[in-house]
Amino acid sequence: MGAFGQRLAHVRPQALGLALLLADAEELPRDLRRDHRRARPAALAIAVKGAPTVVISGEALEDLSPLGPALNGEGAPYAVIHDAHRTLGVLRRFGLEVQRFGCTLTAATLLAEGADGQRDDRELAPLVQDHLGQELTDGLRQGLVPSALERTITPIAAARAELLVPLIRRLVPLLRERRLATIFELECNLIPAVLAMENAGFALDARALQRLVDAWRLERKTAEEPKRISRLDKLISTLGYWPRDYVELDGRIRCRLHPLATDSGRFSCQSPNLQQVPAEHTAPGVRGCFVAPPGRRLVIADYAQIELRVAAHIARCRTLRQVFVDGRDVHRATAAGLARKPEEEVTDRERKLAKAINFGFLFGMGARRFREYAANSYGLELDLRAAEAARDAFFTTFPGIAAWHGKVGALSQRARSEDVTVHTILGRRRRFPAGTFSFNSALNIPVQGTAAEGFKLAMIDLHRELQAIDGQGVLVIHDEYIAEVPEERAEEARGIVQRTMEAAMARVIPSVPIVAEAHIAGSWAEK
DNA sequence: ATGGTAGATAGC
DNA sequence: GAATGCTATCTACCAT
Repeated sequence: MGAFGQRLAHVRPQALGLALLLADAEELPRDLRRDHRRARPAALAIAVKGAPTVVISGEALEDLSPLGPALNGEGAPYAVIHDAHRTLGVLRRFGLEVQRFGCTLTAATLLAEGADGQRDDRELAPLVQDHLGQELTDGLRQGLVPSALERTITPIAAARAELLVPLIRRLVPLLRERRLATIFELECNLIPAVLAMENAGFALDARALQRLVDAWRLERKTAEEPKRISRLDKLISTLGYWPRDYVELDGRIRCRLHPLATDSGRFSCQSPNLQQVPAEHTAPGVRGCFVAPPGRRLVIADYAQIELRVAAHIARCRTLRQVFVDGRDVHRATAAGLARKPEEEVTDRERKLAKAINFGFLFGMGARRFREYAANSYGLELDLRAAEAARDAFFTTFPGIAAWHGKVGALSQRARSEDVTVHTILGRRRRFPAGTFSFNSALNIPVQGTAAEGFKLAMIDLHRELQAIDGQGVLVIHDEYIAEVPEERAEEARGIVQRTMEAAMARVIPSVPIVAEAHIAGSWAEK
């Protein structure tokens, strides 16, 4: 309990709420989750089966007494809501009774987001001054951009978070009972690392990005090839306004990271979505605009074939596991199985095909779909027979994977008439209500989710380890971690990042060796 | 004018 | 028996 209290001292209330929300995400309507994400800092939700649904917000931190009855299980589900109109609408749609709402943080949110002209509830502004004080209104007058404003709000509200400790105390036994305590604790521990990452932002050479955008606009005028035109349009429309709208006065770009918004446990990212910045092969130069400032370096790290390794563990596939235990090349191993020859004799083309096979068939892709996939992603033309042969070879090479597919496939019978739930290693759940089962999701979510959990454990450790050497994570992209570190300690940091990532994931995936690769760079584009 | 969705395309 | 999955954001389109 004391541990929770300490953590909460660092916690932005909306983030805490999301953690609570996640504790049983499967029980909460997806729309509501999305609404929280968009509206933050707005309402928070706690949903635990068998307990009342509680939605609270910053204001509730000042006055917890109304929560008593709800937490005691007396009375109706209780809600205190700030993002008045939209959140109320969502809650009512789901039949949640709303007994009270306030507007302190809503006002802050509205003003923060109003900077881009999206909001019109300006009459709430005076309340901000009453409740959040001079610091915030000064920030507004100085024309702070929205994300900076939000960071101004955060410490003020977080200072009151300790009041939530009694609430947590009641929640924990319920979480234990549902075997959600582990994942809950993980998400709570993660929050400071995520907040620090959001606050740090990524240094961006905005002028260089602007030059790229200008070049695309110029090319667009004379481009003829439809494919090229649509790509240019996409790039211009998504990246064109980043330099103006997202780069802050300190020359850094900041996104919102959401550890709790997805079914799988991966992060989502928005405003802007830095998790889909075009790679070099799509739009050369873009990642090169994401840089380390003078005196600093980037450490860029990612896990090697993490999904295959996690799948080997979950499926208990001995042959796939053995590939990694031996330190062999997994794509080469598949190619050898397909071509019926030793791994040393595999050609480049065979290995490329094997790579497509490994990623495609692992999560239940069919031969027909695989043809498209191989053609689009790898430039490999196959007829249906070849695709089927590839599929057979994959399952013959890794019989444990075939058995795992069989086991999951067997669930689909039962799933027609009853709920089916799949789990990650640490206990995150995805429930499929009767009739909604998806074979592919049931394969994918435990693997993707378990990988995400190992990565989140790593992020917690990385946050601490990097702090000690004046380093700071700046972005995560599913299996990739980017940190900014002092130039003179870059090599040391590289080792720390690599070892920390490997060790944390290994705690979740004990039966398969984990490999992370890390390098030092001046920009995101450097290999 | 605003709101919701489909499809395409970007990431992993 | 067959079945990749998880996202965000843009444009186009249709409905209110």
